[in-house]
Amino acid sequence: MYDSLMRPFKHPPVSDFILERLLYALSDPVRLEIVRRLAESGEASCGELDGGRPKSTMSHHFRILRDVGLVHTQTIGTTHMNSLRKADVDSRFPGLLDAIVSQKP
Amino acid sequence: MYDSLMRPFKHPPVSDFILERLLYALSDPVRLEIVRRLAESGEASCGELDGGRPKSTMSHHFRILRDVGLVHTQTIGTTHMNSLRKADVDSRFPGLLDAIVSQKP
DNA sequence: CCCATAGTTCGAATATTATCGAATTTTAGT
DNA sequence: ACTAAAATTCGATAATATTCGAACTATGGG
Repeated sequence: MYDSLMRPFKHPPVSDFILERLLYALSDPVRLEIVRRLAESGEASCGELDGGRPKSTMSHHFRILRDVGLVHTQTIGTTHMNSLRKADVDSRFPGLLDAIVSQKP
Repeated sequence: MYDSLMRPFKHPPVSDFILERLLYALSDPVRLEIVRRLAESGEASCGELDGGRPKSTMSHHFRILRDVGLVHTQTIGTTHMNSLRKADVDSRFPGLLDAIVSQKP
């Protein structure tokens, strides 16, 4: 009764991570930007990362990032705090995240 | 009059490579498998890499891989020989290809 | 209790993609 | 020339995604 209240989001276990799905999630410019921002800032709410885009659009992208295992979301008050599951991704796919996020535009 | 006959394919210059588009190209299981096979075998014809799939389907996937700059195709006789543009990809996105291709399933 | 805030969910329109058969092209061999 | 081989292009279909407004949910503050 703690989890269901504090974490209404499904976060897949590391063993369920699928490389192709991570790559797909990162192939969208909006989502890649989200991941980049999270990589440098540590964590951020949904609202901090929309670039003027509608909330429903952002919610959609965050869900995809969560579903593939890239992002962890926790509810804090009325805001949803997002962070990169870097250690998890690194353990399953060593070096992948850095190799992608560190690339220059 | 050499290029147009021997290379009917458009291969984008390195400066046109776009990270998101590479990731997208690699997010398809069929295409990722193609790239993996090319990475280890060096080069292969289209026919060698279909897994019983129709040629038109494979042709579609090869075109996407070419369009984003991952694969180079040259005509040799009646066959099209494909190879990874590893050096080109590495020069634009250092470490990216290895970090993806080397991941275990 | 009411209200504002933050974000999700729903629904629908639009767009993109994957797949594959059929027809076409190109090249090589006879 | 004719034919076979290899692969592309075309066309259609089915599946999936993106986007966004509108309605909804949950939380915290006054």
